[in-house]
Amino acid sequence: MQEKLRTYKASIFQALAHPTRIAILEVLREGEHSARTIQEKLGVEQANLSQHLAILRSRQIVTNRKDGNQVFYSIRNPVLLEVLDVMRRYFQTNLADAIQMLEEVESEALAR
Amino acid sequence: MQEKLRTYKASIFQALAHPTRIAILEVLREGEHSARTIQEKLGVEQANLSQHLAILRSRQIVTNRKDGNQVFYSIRNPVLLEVLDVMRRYFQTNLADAIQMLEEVESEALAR
DNA sequence: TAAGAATATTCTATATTCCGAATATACACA
DNA sequence: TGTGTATATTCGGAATATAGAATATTCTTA
Repeated sequence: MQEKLRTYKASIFQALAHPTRIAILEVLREGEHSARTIQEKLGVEQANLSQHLAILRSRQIVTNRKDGNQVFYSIRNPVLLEVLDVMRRYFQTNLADAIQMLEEVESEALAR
Repeated sequence: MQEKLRTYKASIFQALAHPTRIAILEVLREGEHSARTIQEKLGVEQANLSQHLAILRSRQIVTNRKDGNQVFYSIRNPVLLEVLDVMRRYFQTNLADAIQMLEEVESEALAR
């Protein structure tokens, strides 16, 4: 039972574990947006965005509402915003480490 | 730049996106533990635990301290505990959805 | 120094994630 | 009904993650 709960938690973290999906949530943090406007703000492929939205939907992180032609997305549970806020605080207090990690990520990328 | 920051954030979430690593952090939440005691508490393979610890280390989520034969791990930044706390609140307020998702995870697992 | 304990690393097979291309679906409106 | 727009799904291949087995490293102590 405990293990199932951890699997569930992990699946939520997994859903957050992609830069594009983080960007989506940052957009939705300002309120409901259509898929189209999200796409324009992020400058990402339509199909790709749709796939990422599908992941967020499947984890119940966002809800969608159809209005005619368009589909509007919003964050389902406001507590998730707090998660992002605390994470922001984590990143700030961790800034020195973060910078170092960014550099490593960078140099690893160059090494490829 | 914004994109790099999101990649960094995603990498932190990624590090949390595994049931075993969540379990590790739940153990470390109670304080410093040796790899051995973590392993005993979790009942997981030694090599496997070591790999998961390596991931948490590489993301600077935990620190380790060598003492003789053993290596003691602890959570590096207490703000991370708050992240876990808020997440816990998220899971609680989301419980209905969570139960539904658990069932889906379950049935998907069975389907395989 | 040899043996044993604790931990890390490497290797290999498998599973999962990700992207773009192509295609499908749903709606709007002429 | 036909055409265009918005969104979702499917497919294939590349990249990444995961587990366990085998091996390496480091330390302790006889």
